[in-house]
Amino acid sequence: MGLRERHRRATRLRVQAAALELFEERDFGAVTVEEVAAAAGVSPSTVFRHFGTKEALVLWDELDERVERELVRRLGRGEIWPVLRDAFAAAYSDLEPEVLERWRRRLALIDAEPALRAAQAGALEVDRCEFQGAIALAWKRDVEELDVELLARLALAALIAGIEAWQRAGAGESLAELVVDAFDRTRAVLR
Amino acid sequence: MGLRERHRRATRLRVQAAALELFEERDFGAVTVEEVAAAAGVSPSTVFRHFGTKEALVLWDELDERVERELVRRLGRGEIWPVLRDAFAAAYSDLEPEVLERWRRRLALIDAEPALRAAQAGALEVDRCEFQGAIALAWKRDVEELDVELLARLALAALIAGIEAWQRAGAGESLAELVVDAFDRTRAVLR
DNA sequence: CAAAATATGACAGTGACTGTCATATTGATA
DNA sequence: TATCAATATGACAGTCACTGTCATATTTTG
Repeated sequence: MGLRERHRRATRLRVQAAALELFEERDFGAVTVEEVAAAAGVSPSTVFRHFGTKEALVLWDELDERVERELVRRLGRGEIWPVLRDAFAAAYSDLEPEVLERWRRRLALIDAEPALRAAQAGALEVDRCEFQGAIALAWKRDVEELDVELLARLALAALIAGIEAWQRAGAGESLAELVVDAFDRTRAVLR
Repeated sequence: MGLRERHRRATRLRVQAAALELFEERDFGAVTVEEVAAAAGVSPSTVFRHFGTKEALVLWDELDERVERELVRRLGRGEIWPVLRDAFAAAYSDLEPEVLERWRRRLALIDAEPALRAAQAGALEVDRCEFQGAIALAWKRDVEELDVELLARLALAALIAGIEAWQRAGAGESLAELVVDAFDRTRAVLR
């Protein structure tokens, strides 16, 4: 990783850290991007160049590559639902405490702010399209689009529900385990 | 229905009609709310008073009460998944051709515009909370929050997938039937 | 008919976001 | 090392979605 990319990453983390603190201090809506920029020691332009939207300051996390890596490695190997379950679980395993702590703070902010919940759902919907494409490619059987779409939506629903359960649970619980649990309960709840 | 409410409804429909035409003509992002207001013969203030956001001009439909009515009537009677399935199916049955046609136009716009997809997902996430609350109240068994959340998310996922299947299908297909189909396939796809 | 409630328009303001340009820093190449 | 291309940044102006307020007109109510 070159100096440039390292510097870029550092800036992003610094801006997000400043944003999270301000949003926790006051309300999300009561803080302007300009204030975030000032607190982080950068210009508003830079904030938008890195995050695109104000909401992304909370929603962004750098685990996306991890998830994608686990998915492409496992897709096509075995029964689809357990494969998806284990791919997500693996991606969310062995995270550094610092990362988990930031997750908790971000989730707390999202829970408290309807605008952030909506934005999160919107971002997830965008992700779903690629995800769905990946499933369609990997799933051997000749399946209809409806089935692929359902599977993608169900998996993401289980994932989010698992993450929320982890957020509700105490500090000792394992994120990966609760995600696995949510996937298993998804089957159970439909009996 | 008093004169006032009738007039209000007429205004809403007129504004939405103007908006849909403009958004189809040009791009969603290339049309300003001011233009929509002018085309509908009202002030921008009135547009926002009726729709709240620009996206709601496309997303809004007046079937919400129908869905809610069917849900409260049926919740608690019988096995939960079929009850949800049939409630949605009933709410989307026997719609006037004019309403269905507007649905198709709205769905086409939503499919074409990522911003609208995101907004739709966001609005659905807001609805999900009430929906989840209703399920929690009606579901007799002593269940964990995770199960209730999963059920709400799965049902809405099935619903949306069914609606999208209807959008993909030709003109002859029944919306209610495709929604039922999506609910049934949801069980099947998890094996 | 009087009064309370509400729908509307006009207007000013905020703030998220975009686009462009000049500048500085980094990375690759001669 | 000198140089050039790529990129990160800041400054700035501009657009537009959205909010809040106030005056006015219309509807409902008693």
